[in-house]
Amino acid sequence: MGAIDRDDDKPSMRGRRAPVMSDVGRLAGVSHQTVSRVINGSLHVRPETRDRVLWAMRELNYRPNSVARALVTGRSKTLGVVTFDTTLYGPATTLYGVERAAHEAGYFIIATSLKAMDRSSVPEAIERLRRHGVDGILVITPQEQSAEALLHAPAGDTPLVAVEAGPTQAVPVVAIDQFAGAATATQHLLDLGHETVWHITGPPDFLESQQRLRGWRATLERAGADVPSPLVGDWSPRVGYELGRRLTKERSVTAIFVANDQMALGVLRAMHEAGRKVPEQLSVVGFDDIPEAAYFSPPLTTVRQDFDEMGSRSVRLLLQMLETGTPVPAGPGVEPQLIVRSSTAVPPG
Amino acid sequence: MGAIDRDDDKPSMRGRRAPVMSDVGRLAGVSHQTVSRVINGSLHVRPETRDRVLWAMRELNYRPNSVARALVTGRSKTLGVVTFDTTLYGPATTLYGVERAAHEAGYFIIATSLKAMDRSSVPEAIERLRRHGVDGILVITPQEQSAEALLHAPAGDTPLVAVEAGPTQAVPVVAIDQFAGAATATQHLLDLGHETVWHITGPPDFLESQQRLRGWRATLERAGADVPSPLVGDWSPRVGYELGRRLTKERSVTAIFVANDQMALGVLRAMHEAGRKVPEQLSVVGFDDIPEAAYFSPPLTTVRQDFDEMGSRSVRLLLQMLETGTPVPAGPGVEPQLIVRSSTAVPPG
DNA sequence: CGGGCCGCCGTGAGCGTTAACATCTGGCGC
DNA sequence: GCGCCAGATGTTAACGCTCACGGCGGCCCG
Repeated sequence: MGAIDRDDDKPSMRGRRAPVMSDVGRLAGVSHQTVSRVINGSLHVRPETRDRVLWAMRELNYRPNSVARALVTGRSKTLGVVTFDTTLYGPATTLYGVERAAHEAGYFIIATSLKAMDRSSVPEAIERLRRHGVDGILVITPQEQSAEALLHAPAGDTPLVAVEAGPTQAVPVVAIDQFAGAATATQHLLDLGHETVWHITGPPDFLESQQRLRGWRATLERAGADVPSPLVGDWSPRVGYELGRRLTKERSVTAIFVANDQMALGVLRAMHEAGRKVPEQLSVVGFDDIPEAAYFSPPLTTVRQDFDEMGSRSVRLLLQMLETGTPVPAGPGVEPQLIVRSSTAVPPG
Repeated sequence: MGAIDRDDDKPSMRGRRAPVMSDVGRLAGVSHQTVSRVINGSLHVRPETRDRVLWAMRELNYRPNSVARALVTGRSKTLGVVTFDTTLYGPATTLYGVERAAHEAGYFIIATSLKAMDRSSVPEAIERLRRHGVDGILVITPQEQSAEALLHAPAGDTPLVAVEAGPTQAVPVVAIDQFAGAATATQHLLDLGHETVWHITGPPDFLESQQRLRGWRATLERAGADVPSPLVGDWSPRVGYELGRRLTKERSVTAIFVANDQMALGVLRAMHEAGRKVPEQLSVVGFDDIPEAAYFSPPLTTVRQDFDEMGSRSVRLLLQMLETGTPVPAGPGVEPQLIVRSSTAVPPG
């Protein structure tokens, strides 16, 4: 205890080298194999032997070496995740959900984020992960080109599932039904009595942007409403603000469906500055339901995505593929949910 | 090529089993050790031999097994990170910075997030990580008890650095100077002419909360200003809103320093509802500078934290400890920066 | 009372790599 | 022309674990 060196309260571990199974076995008076058995919970070991082994493990402060185990079993109990920018709300929350689900199942998560979103970086990341010995790979690929890149990825024998989007026919994909979300949002505005709904999109190369755009357009067309030309954004509040200012000049716009909450915030700001009252003169609905959305001025009507559910679903799917050894068909998309707050109302006049 | 089985365009790899070093060696007409040498860039191998080996590797689609390598070398090129909620802006951004820095240095990141913040979960996570064979551990511990838990953690021989806060004397800590940030924010308000400034804190058990509180209080005292009793929050916009409503009734308050931007958003909302104009009647400053802050109504004056810098600094420190094998003293804290926008102004009257 | 089975445990091999050493060339100096 | 050094390669032994055995008791059953 009162020694200078910090860790070793057990005098028995002065000999620097970390104890291994045979050390434990020797102390317990059994073979290394029996130690392995108690660690892996084999039933064929006498309780009193087990106790002696357990005692020896504590005594020596033994830690199983999972690298050695991984070498012989061929599985590392590690899942690789490749993501884009984990600073964004969506990816961050998804990653969190993935981590929790994996942890639940006794797996670790190796996260790699891509700096560039070019064609080669996704296969590159996958390759790196495979080399490192992960048991399966999750790819969170909102972008079109990176989703396509999955097709040219070194598939090999490592199971892989795409998380937010991807080429459905080639790899299993679990995703949120963006089309439905956009349709719901648009329909909500239409139901309130708006003649039509304008749209600010996300970056064109994001699959989510494309699907939300389609959902919006389809809903308008079905209702026989005009389809104004969409303004293309980039997820950032800055551009939302700029595009919002642009729309400020169009006196005819009474409703805007914005592809995410952050841009919606920018729009709100622009309207506020221009003296256009939301929702009295103009309705706005966002997408994502970030935690801040309820406290915008006014509180934002938006479409909530259950990233958590998506994360855990994709882990479950991957684990299933791991166990069965075969590609498993992905289930249906996760349904988004419209959250009505105070940024939408009946049109003026 | 036109075969049914998906991956093997090379006929030479029909025999299912993944190729190993000796397979490559055999094909190249050398020993497995020579293959190892070209992989590890040894200089003592003839260029033409190297080329033959490289060719054989490509031919067989050979992938080095880093698990086996880790077993023999004792290093896995993997760093463990334990974090709290990676959904929050700060931790998420820090994690991102850590990941980038690690990647840069050729390391992988295993992320584990804690569900509960009790005393045992941090040591538990550290233990899990060690067992898994990580080379070093980064602990992002904003909470007091988890920072304390570091002291009782199974230190062992795995290098460890605490990231946002922690017991400085026991483990190296790299952190942002919260005290200075709070002081700057408070002083800014004082300089504008406010008699005093109120404070909404973060959760009391967060070290950041405590340090920001101290920075605020010290600045007020140095200036000889009254020190109103602080309102305790929890980082969420919801509680910021509630606390903001409370302050609405105190007609004397002209300036509030809020411990983070999300709560500041809630405060802004409360003020807006109560008809109190920001910044004309009341100034607000936040902390963090989240991307949305510039688009609040009004755009928020806040204190920017360079999470990225902190992340990469801590990785550098950890790597240094790894190489030298000794604890390295941490450098000075990262300086936060005041970003003045439109939520602060001279007091009314 | 003997044979077989089962519960408990030990032995040996092998996972794919690197490290340490042994071996074999060829070129150079005397 | 011999020996020697150094550069290029091969051989062997770990690393710490699990897997597939095989052995050895004791119990039950015929």
